[in-house]
Amino acid sequence: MRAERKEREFNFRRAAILEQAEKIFSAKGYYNVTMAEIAEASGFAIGSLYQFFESKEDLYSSMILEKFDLMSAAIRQEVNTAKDVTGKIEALIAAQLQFVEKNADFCRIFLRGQSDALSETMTALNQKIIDGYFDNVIFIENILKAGIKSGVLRKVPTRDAASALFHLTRSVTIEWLLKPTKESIVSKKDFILDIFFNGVKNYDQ
Amino acid sequence: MRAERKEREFNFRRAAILEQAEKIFSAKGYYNVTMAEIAEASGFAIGSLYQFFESKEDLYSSMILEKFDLMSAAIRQEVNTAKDVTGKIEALIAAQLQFVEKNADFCRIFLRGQSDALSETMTALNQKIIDGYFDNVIFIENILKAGIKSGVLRKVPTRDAASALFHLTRSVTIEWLLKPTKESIVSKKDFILDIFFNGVKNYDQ
DNA sequence: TCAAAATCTGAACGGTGGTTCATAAATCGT
DNA sequence: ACGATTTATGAACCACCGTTCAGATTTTGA
Repeated sequence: MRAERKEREFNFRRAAILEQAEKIFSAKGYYNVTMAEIAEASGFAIGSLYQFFESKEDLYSSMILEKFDLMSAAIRQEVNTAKDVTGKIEALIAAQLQFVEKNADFCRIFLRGQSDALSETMTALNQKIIDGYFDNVIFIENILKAGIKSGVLRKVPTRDAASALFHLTRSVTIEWLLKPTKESIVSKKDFILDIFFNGVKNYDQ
Repeated sequence: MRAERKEREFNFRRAAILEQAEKIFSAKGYYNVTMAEIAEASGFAIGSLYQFFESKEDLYSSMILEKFDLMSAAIRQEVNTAKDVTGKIEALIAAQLQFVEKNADFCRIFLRGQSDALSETMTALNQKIIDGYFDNVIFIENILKAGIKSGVLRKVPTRDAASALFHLTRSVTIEWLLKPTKESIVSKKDFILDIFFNGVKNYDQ
């Protein structure tokens, strides 16, 4: 067997483990999941998991970081294809919501991970999650800066506003994850845009 | 010794334990804290903790739920003293930010708890946290409904907008907890109000 | 086809930490 | 002041789980 095929096989099995692990971690949280569970769900013996991952923590970290990279890449690509600022913001929100819809389990884990990073000891994973969070906020901030420069947006504090937009989308996500409805979360895009651009005050009186 | 004084003493010690526990849970997260640590920090022996709480989980739940009630009460009282809708919203945000400033440790724990409730098995605590979350959003929603009725606010979906306002404040809180600055978080009130009422679009062009 | 190499297996190990309980100290009523 | 009752103590218990590793199984290359 050629080394190449062997590696493909290895990655295939590794991915299968991560896929099952994602479901289980999503449902029960890191500390309530045992290696035995992951092993059973993915059809391996406990010992075999250690062929693919150094430890439980490594398995968990790998799962999060690899998918986080996919998420970031997917979102940034969508944003970069849009031309103007408004289009970029629309693309950003749409891409985020689409990712949530397709990766609800991961998003549950990831939202938890971000909160964990607030209080837990700074592990390498927590540090990366925090870094990723700041990266995303800065990415949004740069879009807003361009919008202010071009006059589409008024002069608001960009850092705070970027964080606000980030969490506005997050609020819709959390509501949806708490009670998943049949209707697509993507349909909330217009609401987010409306609130973010226009606010709630009535100027028509 | 009269039973009354005995009870006062009991509650005093119990509160001292909770106070220490809050600090420790805030810094390390539920699963990384041992009963031995809490015992040492609060000056009791391990066994004594079980005089006051049935279990580690009970200690943790009590700490969260009791302070959550304090928080809700403090905020609602502030809001209720305000007269008009704008005043109520201002009071709401101000009260929330003030509470965060004075209870940073608790807020770290509580934010985590909300995220935990997203994925972890539905314990009684998680259920109450979710219920509390919905209560708060509905409380805000009712303010917004009154605002729309009176014409101060335009017709936006109240449930979504309430959630948005809730998370907007939350976003400021998270940013502040991640890198606590010397300046008071309360100073962010105006930013929140500005974004929520007016949005970011530039109409002056 | 066969032996060497790679991979898989799961019982056993060891550390951890929540909880218990026999004993000690403190407090109480008289 | 003193026995009774309540409260505090922390070593020991025990269940749990991440990890290991010696042996079984499968795969590999010839």
